[in-house]
Amino acid sequence: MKLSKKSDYAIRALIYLSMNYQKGAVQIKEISAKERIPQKFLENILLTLRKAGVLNSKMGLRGGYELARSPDLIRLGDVIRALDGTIAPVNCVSQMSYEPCSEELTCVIRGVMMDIRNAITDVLDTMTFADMCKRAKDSIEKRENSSLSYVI
Amino acid sequence: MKLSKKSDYAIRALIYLSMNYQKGAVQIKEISAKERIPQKFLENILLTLRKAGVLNSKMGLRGGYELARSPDLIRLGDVIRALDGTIAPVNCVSQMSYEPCSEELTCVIRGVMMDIRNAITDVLDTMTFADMCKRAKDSIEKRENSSLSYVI
DNA sequence: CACAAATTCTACCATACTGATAGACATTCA
DNA sequence: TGAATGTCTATCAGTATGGTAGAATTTGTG
Repeated sequence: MKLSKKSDYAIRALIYLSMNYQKGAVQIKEISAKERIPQKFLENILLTLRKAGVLNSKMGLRGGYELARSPDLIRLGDVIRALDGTIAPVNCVSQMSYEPCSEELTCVIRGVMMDIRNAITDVLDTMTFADMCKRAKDSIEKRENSSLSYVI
Repeated sequence: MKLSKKSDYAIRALIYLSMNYQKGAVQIKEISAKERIPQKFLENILLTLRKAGVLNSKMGLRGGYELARSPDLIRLGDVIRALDGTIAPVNCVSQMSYEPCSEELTCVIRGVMMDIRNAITDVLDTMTFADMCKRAKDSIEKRENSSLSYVI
């Protein structure tokens, strides 16, 4: 039940890209440096997000990545599903990779896990990157005199 | 974000033991056979649960396992924590294995993950094995004429 | 055209975790 | 004493995680 590094990095990268929405393509190198994410690893992550339709990319000189749509239309759940796969704790309650359990009629565990899945997806599919950006900005404003550099 | 086989088996075993609460020690062999759980694997699981204080054991002839306390005092969360470790999606929101994240002041992800942890533990720490037993019995009563044998 | 800058793709690697098995050891009771 | 039971340690195959390397492809610009 742990958020993978992949998802963690993806979220940070997407917050960064949300902050730079509609300012043109941003290069992997820049995100990697600013967010301190291993560059080659980040490459894989952004590629996955592009294939999931969350990002658009431009190859070649002056290429880079940008959000495929406005930050308020990208849900946290979209990202975690793309990178970590299904969210549900057991497959028999998964919307993404559903498969009936062998004792479906009497599976008590199923019922509880359904509750948990709903609780998790409730949070993940309500929270957008616009929300997360706002949270980030708020938390920066709160500490005017801090010496820390800008970090998500 | 997937329930491990360990926890899955543990839950089934504990429901079985809850059904037999105060009827004396039940042997691994019996649970393993009735719930179709690999015996040697189940041994490890029950041992862990005993060390976590959920079960009592008796060695030797006529030995076995039984609940350390009444089923309504054993929460689902106790079990999953014992077997899968911490429940929180990131350590900086974990009660069990808390460690501050390097950018704590401004960590936006932290806030969201805290919401998720609370949502999960809400379900897990409310649900007891007495509840789960009741659910199981209800679901059995519903299908009077089914040919399926008793299975959790 | 040629080159540099960027993404894309394929492959690889070390480590840890998962699910499971094996066998020796300790304890209890008849 | 010996059979039945839990306890402990070790091992193992398979898979996931986190990360790296390098060649191939695309694109803008001089």
